[in-house]
Amino acid sequence: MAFGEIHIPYWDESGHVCKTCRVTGARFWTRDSSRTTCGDTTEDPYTFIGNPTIGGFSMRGKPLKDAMRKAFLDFFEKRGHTRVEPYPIIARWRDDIHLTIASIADFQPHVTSGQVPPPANPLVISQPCIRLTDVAAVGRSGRHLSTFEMMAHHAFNRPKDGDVVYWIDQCVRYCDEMLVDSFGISPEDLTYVENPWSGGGNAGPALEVIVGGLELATLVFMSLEESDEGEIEIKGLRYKEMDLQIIDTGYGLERFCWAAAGTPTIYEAIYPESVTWLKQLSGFDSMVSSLGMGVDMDALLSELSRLAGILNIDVGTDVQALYEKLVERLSETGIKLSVDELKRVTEPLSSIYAIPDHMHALCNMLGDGLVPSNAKAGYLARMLARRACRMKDGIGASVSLSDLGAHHMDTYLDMSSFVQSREGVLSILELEETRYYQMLRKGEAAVRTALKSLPKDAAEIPDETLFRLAEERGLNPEMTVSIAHGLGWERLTVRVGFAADMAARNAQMTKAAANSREIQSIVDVDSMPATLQDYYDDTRATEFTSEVLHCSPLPKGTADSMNYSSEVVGEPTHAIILDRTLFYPEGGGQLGDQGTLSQNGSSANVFDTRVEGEVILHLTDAPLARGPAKGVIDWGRRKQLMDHHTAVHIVGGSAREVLGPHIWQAGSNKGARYARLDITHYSRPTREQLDSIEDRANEIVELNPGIEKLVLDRAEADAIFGFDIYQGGPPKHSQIRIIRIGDYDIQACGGTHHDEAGKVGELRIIRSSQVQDGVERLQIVAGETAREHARRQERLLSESSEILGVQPDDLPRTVSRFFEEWKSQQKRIESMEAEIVRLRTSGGGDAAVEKDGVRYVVMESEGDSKQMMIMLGELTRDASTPTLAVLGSREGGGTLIVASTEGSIAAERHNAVEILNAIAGHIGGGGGGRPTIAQGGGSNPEGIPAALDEARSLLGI
RNA sequence: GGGCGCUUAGCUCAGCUUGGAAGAGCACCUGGUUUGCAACCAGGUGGCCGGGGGUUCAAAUCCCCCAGCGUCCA
Repeated sequence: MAFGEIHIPYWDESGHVCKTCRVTGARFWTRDSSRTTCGDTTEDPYTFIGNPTIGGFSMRGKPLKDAMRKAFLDFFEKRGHTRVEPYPIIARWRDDIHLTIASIADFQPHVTSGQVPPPANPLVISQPCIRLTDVAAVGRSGRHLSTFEMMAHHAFNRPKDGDVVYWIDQCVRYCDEMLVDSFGISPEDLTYVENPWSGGGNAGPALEVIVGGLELATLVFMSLEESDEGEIEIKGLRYKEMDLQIIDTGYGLERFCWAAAGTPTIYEAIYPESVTWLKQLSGFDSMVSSLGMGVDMDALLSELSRLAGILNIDVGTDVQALYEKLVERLSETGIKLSVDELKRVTEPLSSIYAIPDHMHALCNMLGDGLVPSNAKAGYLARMLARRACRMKDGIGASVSLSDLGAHHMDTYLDMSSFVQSREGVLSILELEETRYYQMLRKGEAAVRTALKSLPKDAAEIPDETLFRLAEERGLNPEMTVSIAHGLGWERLTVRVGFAADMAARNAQMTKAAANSREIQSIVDVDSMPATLQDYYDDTRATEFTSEVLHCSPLPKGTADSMNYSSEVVGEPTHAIILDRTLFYPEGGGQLGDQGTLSQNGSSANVFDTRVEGEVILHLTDAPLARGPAKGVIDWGRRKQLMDHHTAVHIVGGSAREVLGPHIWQAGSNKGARYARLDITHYSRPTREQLDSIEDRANEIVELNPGIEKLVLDRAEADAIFGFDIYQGGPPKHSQIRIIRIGDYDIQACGGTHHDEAGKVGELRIIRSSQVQDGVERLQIVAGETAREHARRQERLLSESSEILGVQPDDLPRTVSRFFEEWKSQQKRIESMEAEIVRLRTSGGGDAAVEKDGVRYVVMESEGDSKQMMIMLGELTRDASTPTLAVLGSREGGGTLIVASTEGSIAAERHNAVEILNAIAGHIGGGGGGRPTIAQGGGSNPEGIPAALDEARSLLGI
């Protein structure tokens, strides 16, 4: 049997026959012996539109989704599956994806790798997902969504351990039973299409479940994993059997709803209120009736949806081609209209459909505490917000983005699962809309500049210009053209096929940029045992004895790749591995410990401590032999690191209290001198807010709550504390260490912490800066460094005020007065210099010589080239006295300037560059310029007189 | 994570290709003209041309590094 081919007893029992699709060639199973296509081909139109295949659901929108979800979950719960609450839509437990894209994503990679047991087995879940890969097709295809709920039943089997819940046959039985008995789908309408699946390092056979031309579900039987020694080859990669065999199913909740509603598009089934509302706001119906097309709207939409579903055209990239094809196919079914007419109906409609979809995704993301940004996950939110803004403006709906958000949350969302408040979401939406209009305004200037050289009656914009505006300014071709229209280039259009070219170009660039980075290890640690981490047992211990297991010199030149922090004082030469240690290795933003290791009278300084895998490397300035060794950590430094680390947790907790639940740690760094905490926030915090955070943090320190350190299994930690504990990033181990500071802050953390918050002492936020849009960096000092910081500030103040001879309180006023005076005096000096120049050059001074109608001025002057240029201006700007001037100054190694009055006989007779080049040798330099003005300099100021003499003889004066 | 672009007067932006006295509009100040909803005329104030290095006689302009902002793609 080839990979992906499945034999299932149930097929025979239930009267299914195996067939081969005459269109796609795929194997499929059906109860309808007369069937010749698999159901998912260009010859299988939707049959459920206007004629629901799922009965008994008369409601629409949120009630429909709720009822459908309940029916699904109940079915599987009754059959031994444990109901699991959905995971957040922001996949913070993973570092390879930003958003939860499937129900199985909840369990990757820790559960699917076998490292951590699943929260229940088998389980059923309805997981909200966001996928932005086909975002351009949303609203156009009738079925694409950027956000949807994936209903799923999962089972995790370990056949080698005799632990099997259920596998392929039972999975199909459940699916078939549910669809036929529970949802009343007529058995003959169902097809199961074989479509083996591979991706993300795993593979397995799979079945697509098709009803009425629509894929309702996919059943994946994940059983293989990528391995070089694997015996099975798929698409050039080798796979082997996994220890874990996973039932990974996905049932599209919204598609079930669509099949139950039988509406022309999926959007009318799940967002009916929004579609109606937006049609009203945009005056859609009156626009359509004014077209007088005499076409039944519902029939047209149903037909469009059906066609878009089966036409094999990528709606995201080539809309024009899709339109042409649609018009052609519509005319075959008796609906006659032009491409233009079709566009005028479907363009606004696609926005009306896409807006609620985008708002759904956006509100869910913001609700989960995401802050929009110009990078990473935050950018995805921004992109959706901008698409929504563009579309609502496009259809002329006079509502704000936050109005849309409010309507959406009130109509479709259950706010109880939100981390962010309703008000929080709305104010972020307001901010994003403001930013969008700002981008548009800046875009206008960009378009004007980019098109400057283009004649106003041009019909096309060069491709390169359009590409650049799209990539650099975020202006898609349509926006560019519409801005250009407003600026006077009225005949411009986007060339047909441009969108496809741009997509191709993007694809190529992505491909070209696909280069992975390599992580090189310092020491081969595979053969080494895990180092015992004694620093967790007693956070106050400073001395220990241990065995040196390994010592190797660091190759020269590793310093660059090691990225030592500025607190590493020397360059380590050796890496030493012990059996146990008190040295904390750099991790979780806390820098590595320093100290000494000693052995039989010889000792080595530990400059830095790192961890690779489970082996801790002590980076030292001297080698040690194998055998017993004694270690002492630098306690002053370690205490400071602990002060800072605990302080960072406390500040994080207090920031969340003061600023809101969207505060998330975007990164942190704890050194001995200060600590940094990067937090996500949608606007710059004010000094008052920072003060409140600081005050609250100090309050917590004073309350002196105990600091609990728990070690839990991953699944247990998730269940008890949720995902907010992963502030420091996705967990890497099956065991989670939890640091709990009262109820003020709870998070997973591998760092060393005090046992009581009060040990931190004083805590201060000394600076805040924006490191990225939506990310604010707080600089924190605590304990001894807080006191040092205060002392240093006082010293600066007293030293500065002593210099000025004023009291520290008067410093700002005095400094600003001095600065103002300095500036105005600077100005006066400049204008006085200019005045001197004017006086010296009036009439050309003594150096002026008249010859053949040209005034020649050759003279030495003072000042730098700027002053000499002013002088020249005085001499040569007056067109009524044609002048050739040669000026030389001894400043700055010697400066020479030659200039003539532009457009005069002086300029015709002489070339300033030639004269300059002829005389510049005297000062040992060169220069250049234009025929009417040239300047040069050199390194021999004493040559100025000679240079000027040479100029005189050259000019014959 | 990768690509590209931007950073110049209080604000919005030119200038950079091809190095040679830092510009425009708005705002502001002074005077005039008018006193009327974005008024007009004349004059003026206001710039470490993001930061740091380099090339050059000379850098807003060319090269390298850093930072921030923006945008596109994952």
